[in-house]
Amino acid sequence: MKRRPQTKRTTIYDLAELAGTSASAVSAVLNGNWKKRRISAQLAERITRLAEEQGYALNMQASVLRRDRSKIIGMIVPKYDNRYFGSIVEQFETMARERGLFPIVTCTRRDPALEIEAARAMLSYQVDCLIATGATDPDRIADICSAAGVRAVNLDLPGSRVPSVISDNFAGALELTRRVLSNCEREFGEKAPLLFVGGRGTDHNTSERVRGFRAAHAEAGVAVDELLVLTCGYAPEKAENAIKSLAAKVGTLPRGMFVNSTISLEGVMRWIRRSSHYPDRMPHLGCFDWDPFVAMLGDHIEMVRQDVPRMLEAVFEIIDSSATDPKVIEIPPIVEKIG
Amino acid sequence: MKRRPQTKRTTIYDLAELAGTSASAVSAVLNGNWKKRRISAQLAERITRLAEEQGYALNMQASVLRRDRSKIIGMIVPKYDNRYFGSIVEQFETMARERGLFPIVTCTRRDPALEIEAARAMLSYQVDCLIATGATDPDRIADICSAAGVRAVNLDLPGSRVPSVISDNFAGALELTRRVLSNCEREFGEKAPLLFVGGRGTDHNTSERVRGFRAAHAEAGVAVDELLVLTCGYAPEKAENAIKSLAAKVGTLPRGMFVNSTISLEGVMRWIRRSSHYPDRMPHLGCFDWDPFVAMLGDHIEMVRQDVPRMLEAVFEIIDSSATDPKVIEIPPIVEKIG
DNA sequence: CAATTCTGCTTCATCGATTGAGCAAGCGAG
DNA sequence: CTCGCTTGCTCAATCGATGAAGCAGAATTG
Repeated sequence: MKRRPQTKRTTIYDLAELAGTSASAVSAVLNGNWKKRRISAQLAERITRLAEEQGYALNMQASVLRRDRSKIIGMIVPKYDNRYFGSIVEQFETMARERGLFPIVTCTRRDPALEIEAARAMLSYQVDCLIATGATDPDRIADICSAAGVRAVNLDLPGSRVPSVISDNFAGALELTRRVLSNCEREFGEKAPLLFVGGRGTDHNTSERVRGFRAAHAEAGVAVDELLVLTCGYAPEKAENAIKSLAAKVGTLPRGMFVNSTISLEGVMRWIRRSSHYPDRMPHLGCFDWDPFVAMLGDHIEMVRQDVPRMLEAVFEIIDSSATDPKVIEIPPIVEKIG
Repeated sequence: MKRRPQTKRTTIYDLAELAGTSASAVSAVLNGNWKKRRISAQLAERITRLAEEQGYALNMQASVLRRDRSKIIGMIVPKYDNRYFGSIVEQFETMARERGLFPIVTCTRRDPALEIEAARAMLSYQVDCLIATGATDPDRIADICSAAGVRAVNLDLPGSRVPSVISDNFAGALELTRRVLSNCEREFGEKAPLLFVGGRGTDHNTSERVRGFRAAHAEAGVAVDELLVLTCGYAPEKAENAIKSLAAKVGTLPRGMFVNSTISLEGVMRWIRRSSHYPDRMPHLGCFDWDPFVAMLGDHIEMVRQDVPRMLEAVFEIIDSSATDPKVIEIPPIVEKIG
């Protein structure tokens, strides 16, 4: 096993030799505590200049191995195919860097096995803290982290072992459903139950949104038709198939829908355009998620936008304060359009 | 500075003590080359079982420090706010994992300084290879990598120092422009020059797309109006402002546009809907990029979808074959709708 | 039966950075 | 001139994993 032949990397020992000093002086200078270590400003400057000239780059592996904290912060995220998770990741990286942490993010494609594997990999890389975003089994991840003495936080979907930051799904869904119900009533002159499409029936967010959906119906004095709650998964094909087979079964679909994510909306829209179920007028839609192009699709769509900046502020507040109690923080989402 | 108090992590030394053997035996067993190191199957099994029971996790920092290859592969990416980069990252992670590599991805928000900082950070983490996606200065990154003896590959935007994989922007733009020109001619009965909006005039992709745009005009015998080539940057606001001030200047805008990315399209669409420039009929649009909801916006939009799977196959082919010559591989994009 | 080979381990140096402990020179006080 | 303090460094152990080299004891060979 040979070293990379091309260019052996410059180490603090090389710099020490060049500067005619010791490696420990170099180390002290390069990580800024040379005052504490009583290195003269002269030597400090010489070493700094040399490091610059030689293009020295710290070997994090060696540094992390020696220190107690790695300053690496991990995040796992289900998908990169929508604005919500995309902005979570961007915001996360920005805020991590502001705190002098190195963010590493990985996408698990909603695959439970990959989620666990990814969490283990992050622990191997000695992350100080792991954020599980939209995880299918947050508690499993929390357990793995806790066994390694690593802090964990849940985002988007809550768990019961560590703190969680999620949207106020009930309130968001309540308001969204209200608007779609009233849009339908305004246009079609009658109160009628809506269709709910998308999401996993077992996940907390979906069940809270269904609860909001029901509450808005109750408020309006409209009975929810249980056949019309399709928690079929998030994927576009699943939403499309669910709605297709429902249409085959019941004949006529409602003039209003609650769609649980832009991803599911993709399938719903596809079906609406392919089938000739709504030849005259588009149904009124409410989408629990936000996308700029969906907003342009027409006036018949209302959206709820999750407040990503506030959610991540809450996440970092937990991290900064070292809170570990498994409380759930709910951030109100933003209802985009004015009905 | 104290160690994490809670749970000190299990190391190979702990396992060695528990198994009554040496750390090197444990190491040999756990990384699978115990046959080569002549460890008995019996001991191997005992160690494996113990590791399982104790929830042992390899310390990658220590392991990487000792080995010559880190098996970490880095990628920098400009943004997570569109399907193109999102699918690049997902595909990259999947393919990296298939090869037993650990992917680390970071987003630089089109900030040149952050790009360099991110590249340096990745080198500190001893990546074996760095993929610079849509970098503003790929050659700078390649130089930094080369100084550290690390391989680099450019994706989406080409450089001159290391291999690059990009879309065939000229061909894609040519075909897209042809379609929009012919859509306009069909509807409005006259050949007229289109508007080009979005992208940086200095980047290779944009200039190739402008070249394709011009070639299609030439082919159709239509003169390109130089005032109508707005390479104003990618951001929605920039596209919106550019088009707004152009409208103020020239009065009437063309009935067809070539929009250079979905991100710029966001601004263009916003302007179209806010201004009353096209009260009767929407202009025909061609977008060099793909998004499912844009596709639903109407028949007046044509899209070119970059072939992400083939692009990443090409990237990994370069990596697997250790090619280093700075050739540019152009992957034909897919023209989505049939005009 | 001695010489050699094979088996199944252990020992120890090493990767690069960090940090507590320690050492020598200089300087001021007594 | 000596004692003690400060200044400005160096030394060496350490983090955890890896693998070349080496070393007993058993098995095989001539």
